[in-house]
This record gives sequence, structure tokens and C-alpha cells, in this order.
Amino acid sequence: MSSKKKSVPPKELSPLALELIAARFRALSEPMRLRLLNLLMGGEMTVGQLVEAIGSSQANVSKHLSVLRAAGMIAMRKEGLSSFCFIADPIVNELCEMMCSRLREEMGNKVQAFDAGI
Amino acid sequence: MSSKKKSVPPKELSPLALELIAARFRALSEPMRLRLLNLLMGGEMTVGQLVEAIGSSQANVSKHLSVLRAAGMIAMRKEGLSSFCFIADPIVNELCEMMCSRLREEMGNKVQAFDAGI
DNA sequence: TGACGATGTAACTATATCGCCACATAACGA
DNA sequence: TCGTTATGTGGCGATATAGTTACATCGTCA
Repeated sequence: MSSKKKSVPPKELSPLALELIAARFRALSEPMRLRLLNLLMGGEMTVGQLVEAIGSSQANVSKHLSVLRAAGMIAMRKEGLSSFCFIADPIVNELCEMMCSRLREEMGNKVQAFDAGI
Repeated sequence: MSSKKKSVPPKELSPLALELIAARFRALSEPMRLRLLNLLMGGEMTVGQLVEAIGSSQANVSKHLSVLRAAGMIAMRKEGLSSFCFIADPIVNELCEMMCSRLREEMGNKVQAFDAGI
């Protein structure tokens, strides 16, 4: 982070770019979708396996998978009757890992503050 | 049915942690909030300056700032009548930068595919 | 003290989304 | 062909959220 960039020139983003970026974050803004991604981080799984692991209805899981697919975060591979889902964008791992570690750190601070009687 | 051992290398996240992570992504899931953060990346600004730069109503900007503040992404500093806003979590820069570059890359691919007649 | 400027907030409408239901579609086997 | 299994989809009700309006709050200054 040094070199060519000096100060941050506040580049204005186009409305389209803003909407696209927001849509990607929106895809990550639901606990169930985070759970699905978390499961898929362990390797590809069929929709049925995801349904069983999540414990929600098949229709609901299917819709959430559609959102993730539309956001380009996962992709599907058909094999016979089943559809295998897998993470298609490595950014997912980075984003979630980053957010998780940040959250852990913050919760640690909260616990310390709580223990300190604040 | 039932043995739950064996296929759970990925750590399961608690419902609370999931909700907190989702809430942070949700704070980034609106174009106007991304614009606000983008402006604040250039340095702290008062609410009034943000309102003028964004071109929306003061009440609306104030509400979005509340969301960002609740998510811990920005903080406020009062000085006289004005309130200065500034980015309080460096993760914001990383996340947006990551998402932007990923999007640029993807749009480049789309353009190539389009040019290739796909 | 009162008026004014900067900001936060409540109430409301319109729109989006979640979860559920039922059904449609597709692939496989008998 | 029919039936079964796996998955996608449209409709519905409940809830959440963006944006607007009007008003409340707080700090400053005359």
C-alpha cells in the first residue's frame, strides 16, 4: 500500500457500479446465506445436502442459492438428478474471513469493557 | 441418520455471530451508504457537507449515517453545531477496495464475452 | 432570554424481502 | 410410457427498509 497511490482521490463511482457492489454485499447480508456459504467452504454440496444441513425448506434454500448465484458467488454443476453447488468467487472466503476476525476482535473488546464494568 | 461427525470440518457459526456479520454486510448493501463511505474515505466531513455532496434530504442522510454508526463503520465527533463523521473501522476501505477490484475484473470479462459474441 | 442553524427522530407510504405453500420442470428408472 | 426424485418457481402474508414530512433537540449568538 505504498507506491503509486498517494492520497486518496475520492473517485466518484457510477450509479451502476454502486448498485452492483451493493448487490454483492446484499447477497451476504442474510444469516442463512452466510450459513450456506460457510457450508460450501468445506467443498461442493448438492442442494439436498444443503437443505438437510440448514434445516429449512427446500424452496427457501433454493431461493437463497439463486440470490448467491445471481451475485456470482456460487455456481452449479448438474449431475443426474442432483445439482452440486460450489463457491465460484474466491472473494467470498476472504470477505467472510475478514469480517469474522474483525467481529471476533470487536467482541473481545466488548467483553473486556463489560468485564471492566462499563 | 445421524451421526453428525465426519462431515463438519467447517466450524459452525453461532446464530448471534451470523446475525452480527450479516448486519455488517447489510450496512454496506445500499448504494447511498457506499457513496457516504466513499466520500468519507477522503477524510472526515460534517453531516451538512455529506448532505450537500449526496444531494438527498438531510433526514435521509442522517438515517443512513445512523445505520453505519450502529454497524461500527463510522463514528462522529461534535464540534460546535456540526458533527464530523469519519470512518472508524479500517475494514471498510479493504472491503470496498476488494469488492471494487473484483467487480472491475468481472466487468472486464463480461465485456470480453460480449465482444466475443457470446 | 429568544431566535437561528445543524442534526436527530417519529410517523407514514411505497417497495423489497423472507419463509411457506403449492405446483411446475427435469432427469432417471421400471 | 409412468412414476419417483431433485430442484426451480410463482403466489401469498408478514416483516423490514428507503425516502419524505414534520417536528424535537442541541449548541451558538445577539
